[in-house]
Parts: sequence; structure tokens; C-alpha cells
Amino acid sequence: MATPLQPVRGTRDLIGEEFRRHHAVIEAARRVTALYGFEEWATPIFEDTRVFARSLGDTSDVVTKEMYSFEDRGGDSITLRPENTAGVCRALVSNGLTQSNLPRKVFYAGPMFRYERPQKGRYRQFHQIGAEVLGAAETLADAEVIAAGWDILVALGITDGVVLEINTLGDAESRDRYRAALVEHFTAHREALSHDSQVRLEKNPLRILDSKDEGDRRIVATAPTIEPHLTPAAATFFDGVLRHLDVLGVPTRKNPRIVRGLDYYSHTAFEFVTDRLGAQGTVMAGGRYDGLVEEMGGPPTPSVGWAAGIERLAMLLAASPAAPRPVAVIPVAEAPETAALALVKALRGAGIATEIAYKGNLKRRMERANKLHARAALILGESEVAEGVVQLRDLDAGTQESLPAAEAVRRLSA
RNA sequence: GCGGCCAUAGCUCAGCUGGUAGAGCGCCAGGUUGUGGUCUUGGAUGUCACGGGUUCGAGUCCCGUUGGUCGCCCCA
Repeated sequence: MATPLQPVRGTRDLIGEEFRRHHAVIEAARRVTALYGFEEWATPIFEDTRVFARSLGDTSDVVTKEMYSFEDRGGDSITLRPENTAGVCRALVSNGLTQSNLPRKVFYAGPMFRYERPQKGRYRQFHQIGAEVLGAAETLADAEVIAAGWDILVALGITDGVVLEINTLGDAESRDRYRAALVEHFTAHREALSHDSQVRLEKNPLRILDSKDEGDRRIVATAPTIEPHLTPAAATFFDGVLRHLDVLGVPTRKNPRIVRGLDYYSHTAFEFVTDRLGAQGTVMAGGRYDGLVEEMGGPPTPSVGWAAGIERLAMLLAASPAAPRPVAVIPVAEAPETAALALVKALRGAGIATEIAYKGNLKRRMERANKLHARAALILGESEVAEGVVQLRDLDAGTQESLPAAEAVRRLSA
């Protein structure tokens, strides 16, 4: 035999229970977002590299170190999408959807790619669901998109230990003022900061706020918060979002340390956080990105949205979704196969998941039915065919009776 | 990209200070030539992740590689 091949580092196969968990997350998200009026989009998994280089900001590690970028055979620079918000905004512009019918509410689910060191709940090919409200500057949009996310967590039964932490990054003016105040504060304590945070002070001072270094945290504790630096408009906006969330019943906790990794965010920034996933504690995160569609070459289109890692949500699911239980049709030998096939067709026609046991003696075929976790077996031998009946065996109760095929089909569809 | 721990049967793991590999579960076959899930008898598991080194001898010690895992970085 040839050497067995392994999956590429950071990728994995979704098989059996893992696939069912993954699928359950997507289906719950589809149901909930449909209730909110989101339409589902599928954008390409690779894009022109500029889609991400423009949108994510050139200080983020996602752009500088983690993108799967390559030159295709035509010499164009292509990148496997590391997230989907930029692609959705690009699609809005490319399809001429910025001109009418706004706001547009978009849901998506699919694979994303980042070249990172794999860990539990973090893969190089991972999957996200996400929701975006495009072309709405109003606080109602922020509140609705967040509430949709919360309702998905409710539908999945994983709200235990999960809270919405929320902050505002303000508008551009607020953020500039705040950034200056932070730089002043951290520069005064420069020598006491960790090496990483000294670098952040140059590149992205807001990032120091969520440093995990203990020394940094002491300095962060005395750092100014953004609220006194907010413009009146930005402060009013944040209050409005919080009020709506209260009405919608989303439990929120203001956390002035929440910042966003990607450059396109402003105003609302939030994370649904759990303590049940170790270092990968953020389960769903997003914010408002009023400038992103313009970066893609469209008109000003204020927007807000979030993304969530399907792998992380799937890990939080308490019970794994049950595999469907088919009915097993068992011809006792080769002779009754024709009658068995007709029965199989009738059952499937009636909407009943049905398997037929292919081979072996009756014992083998019954074992097979059991391994398929069948709920019932329909046994069909020469004597049954002659009498025009089948044996219907309830595999949980162990009871068995003889009855006409049509009656068995009726019984099983109940 | 950085640091810690780990890798033995399909799965979960045992294997002492180096002496040519084990259990449970699962799998296969029989007890039952037309009855599964329970019981019972028997059977097969394997380049001990890969490559090198030390040694008379390496699953065991050393180095490297690959992969996993936990944390950092970053982020969902």
C-alpha cells in the first residue's frame, strides 16, 4: 500500500457526528436570520487580493501574515477569503445593489482561510456564519443584527455562560481624540509596558486595551475610557443601541476594553464571549463599518454586522444532533429482491428514509439494520411474497407482526 | 511567528531503571441452514508517527521532521 496521506495541517474532515453538529449550527442560523428578513448570499471563496488589502487595514496580522495569497495562471493576485464581510461589500458594489432597495440584509455561511498556528477551535480552513445589514445608518440596524445573533445562540441552546460585551469606537472624530489620549497615557508608562504593547503603541494603540499581559493590564486599568471623548452624536448613537437591545431582551454588559482587530469598524463593537472555550472565548463578534463599501468603490453605505465561528459554536452544543433513523428492508435471500425493491420505492415515495440490506444471511442483514440504527425492519422472504405480506419488526421494542405491505407503509409514516 | 506537553491496534490507553508488543471496546467467524440489540466460544490486528543517532540490543535514551494539544501573538 502507498503511504497514507494526511489532511493538510489545520484542515479536517467533517464526518458523521461532526458534520451533523456543523450542519445544525448553519440550519439554526438560517432559520433565525430568515425570520429577521435576511437573504442568504454565497460569494466566491477567493477574491482579488485588493478586496482584503483595502478593507482589513495594513496593520492587521490577517493581512500581513495570515492570508493565503497566490498568483494564478493568468498572473493575477488571488486570496482565499480570510473573512466574508469584505466579499459581501464587494458583491454589493459589483452587482449594482448600492442604488436601490437599501438596506439589504445578508446572511452567509461558508469556509474561510487563515494561515495560523492551529489550536482547538481554530483551524486554517474554518467556517463562519455571518449577518450584515448594508446601507443603514440607524441604531435599529445595530440592534436588530445583534438580536438576530443572540437568537441564534438561543436556538442552539448555548446562551449559558455567554454574554454580549459591547462598546463603542465612536465616529472618526471621537476615535482620533481617544487615540491621542491613549497614546499620551501609555507613553507615560512606556517603560512598564510589555514588548508587544510597546509595538502596539506605535502601530495600533487601541489594541493595548485587550492585552493579556498582567503588567499591561495594570496600566490599562488606569487608562482613559472612550466615553468622555465621544462626540455628542456618537454618544447618543451608542445610547440608542443599548436602549434597543434592552427592549429586544439581549443581556448586555458594557466593556470599554472591547476593540476590533480589523480597521473598518466604527461606532458599535461587540463580542459574545464565553468562558467555556479556553483561549478561543469569542463566539460571535462584529460591529459597525460605515466606510467599507466606499473602500470597495461604492457610494457611502453605512453598515453593521457580525461573524461567528461555526467550529466554536458546534463545540458548545450540549447534545449532538441525532442521526436520522431509517427503516431497513430485508430480503431474506435473492429471490424476494424484486418485491423488496418495490417496497423500498413505496416507502421512499411516502417520505420514509429507507435502506435495503444488500447481502448475507438473515442474521447478517439484521445486524446491518441494527448498525444503521434503523427504527424498524421489514422482512421479506419467499413465504411472505407468496402470501402478499411482510414482517414488520419494531427494532426498539423487539415486537414483530405480519401484515400487507401497504399497511406497513401506512404504519411507518405515522 | 514564539514557548510547554504529547504521538503504541480502527478507538481509549497500559508497556517499570533499554532485552524483539498488551488490555478493553470495536471488527471478523462460530454457538443459531428465517431474526438484530444481551450472552458465549474462537480469530486477526501494529513499519510502536517519520528519518537519523547511541547501543550487542531502542516502543523505551538523544537529535531532526511531521502532526496533535495547551498557552502567547492574532482572531471567529
